[in-house]
Amino acid sequence: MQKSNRPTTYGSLDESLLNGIPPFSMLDPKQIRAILDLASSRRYAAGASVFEEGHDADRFYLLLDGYIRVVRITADGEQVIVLHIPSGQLFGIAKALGHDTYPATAIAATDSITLSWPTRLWDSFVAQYDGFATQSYQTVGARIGEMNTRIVEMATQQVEQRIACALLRLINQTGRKVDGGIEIDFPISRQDISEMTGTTLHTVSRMMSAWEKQGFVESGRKRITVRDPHQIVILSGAKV
Amino acid sequence: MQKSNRPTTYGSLDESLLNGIPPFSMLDPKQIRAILDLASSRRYAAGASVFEEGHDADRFYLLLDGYIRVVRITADGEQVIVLHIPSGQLFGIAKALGHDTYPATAIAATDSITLSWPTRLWDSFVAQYDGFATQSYQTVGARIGEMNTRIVEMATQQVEQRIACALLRLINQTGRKVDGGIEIDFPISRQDISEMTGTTLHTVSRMMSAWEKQGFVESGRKRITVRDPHQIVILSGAKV
DNA sequence: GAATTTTATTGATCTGAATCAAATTGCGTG
DNA sequence: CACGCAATTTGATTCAGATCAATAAAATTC
Repeated sequence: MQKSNRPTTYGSLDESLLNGIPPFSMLDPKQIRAILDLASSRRYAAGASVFEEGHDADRFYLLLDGYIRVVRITADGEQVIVLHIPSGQLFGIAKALGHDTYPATAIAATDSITLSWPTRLWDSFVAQYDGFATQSYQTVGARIGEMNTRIVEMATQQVEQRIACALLRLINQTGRKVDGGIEIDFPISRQDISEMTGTTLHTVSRMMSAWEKQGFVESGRKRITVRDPHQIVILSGAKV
Repeated sequence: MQKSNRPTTYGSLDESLLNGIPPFSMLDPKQIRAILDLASSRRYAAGASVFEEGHDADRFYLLLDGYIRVVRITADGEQVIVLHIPSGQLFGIAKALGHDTYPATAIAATDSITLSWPTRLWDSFVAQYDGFATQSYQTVGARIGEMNTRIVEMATQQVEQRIACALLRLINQTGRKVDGGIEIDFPISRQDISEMTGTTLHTVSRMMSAWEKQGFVESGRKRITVRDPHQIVILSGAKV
């Protein structure tokens, strides 16, 4: 979870890297070794893009450390943040879902480290390694659920509730306990929140200021700490 | 595509039913026979629900004829239409995505006919039948793409554009050529459109009236014909 | 440490679409 | 075929949140 400054690893990768990571959790050390020997490791600085929407989906990725933001850009240049991916998850698995190109752009939200494999290995992983497919598609299922929830929120909720929901999702997925609250574990601006909720940075700023006055959150430049998660749950309009 | 009044089929199902339907298109007649012998067929009247959100995902379905509306209902009773499923597609494949319960409700938009199988057969279909998994996940991929687009639209577009986009999606997926236009092939109300676009039936009605005045669409009770698709594309804000 | 850039705050104004409120039209049914 | 219900239309009013407009504060660069 914490930021790492491990340099790019060349040659042999340590087997413990994949310990307990879902798609690989049921494999024995020899299988893990074989998989690692086929992987490339790479480090991305915050803000760098791992792959871009529309490009050939030639590799699939596992995020070892850091956070990835999945974004789409509209014809008139507006950005929408579709998902945040925490470490330990696969991403860029377009080919597994019948796409030839990546359907969105992946950007490192913090300095991040990935493993990646050529797409053509996907089928052989699925065939050779028990549980790999099941566990991968489980991740896909969870993301579908999340997207679904986003759609429902955007269709039915007010901006205030949507921002509260986005905060809750962030602290659930990427939150880090600090004294007196839960902090979002990567730099996130008002602009980012607005791109997650389909609103403007101005509105997000006003909202956050109001919440800060009431002591629900505390925030600074690209940093947000939720002091009173329960209040945010209430604001999010959770069913009574 | 057209409405059928075939009665519920008991006993042996005709093998031609699965002809050319993607997840089964690569199978030989003997395999099709085996699959059909495990299937149950059932007819649903328009408005009937095939399965409900939250219920045990004990079966998965293939829509043989008709249209299915996939909806989610919020805590305060508001409905959101997530997808429309045309005939020939699998749905309710929650288990394949790691869910134990259906994440949404499926309602027959017209009188519809389904085949279904117990969920436990999913894995054996995947294992036994070549191409079944690939083609099924391709459908999943297409739906993810669609949901993604919905999110981007809701986040960035005005109501007018969203309604135009929804119309275009409907006529692409479920449109039927009639003289002087393309008609949406199942009964769809202003309310339905509003539930697809996150707006109100009033706003949809005003929009449709305006478009009708300009000759872009023609509509009646639960029926919409697009007379000038190109104009709707322009209204949808498609990139220049 | 001065200059520049990026991010955040906050006020004023405007407007798209929701809400409120009827009236109207079409359909199924007893 | 008249009744009642469901779907639609249309007008008037309201308001949440976008847009416009500055300023302020923190980070980065030179």
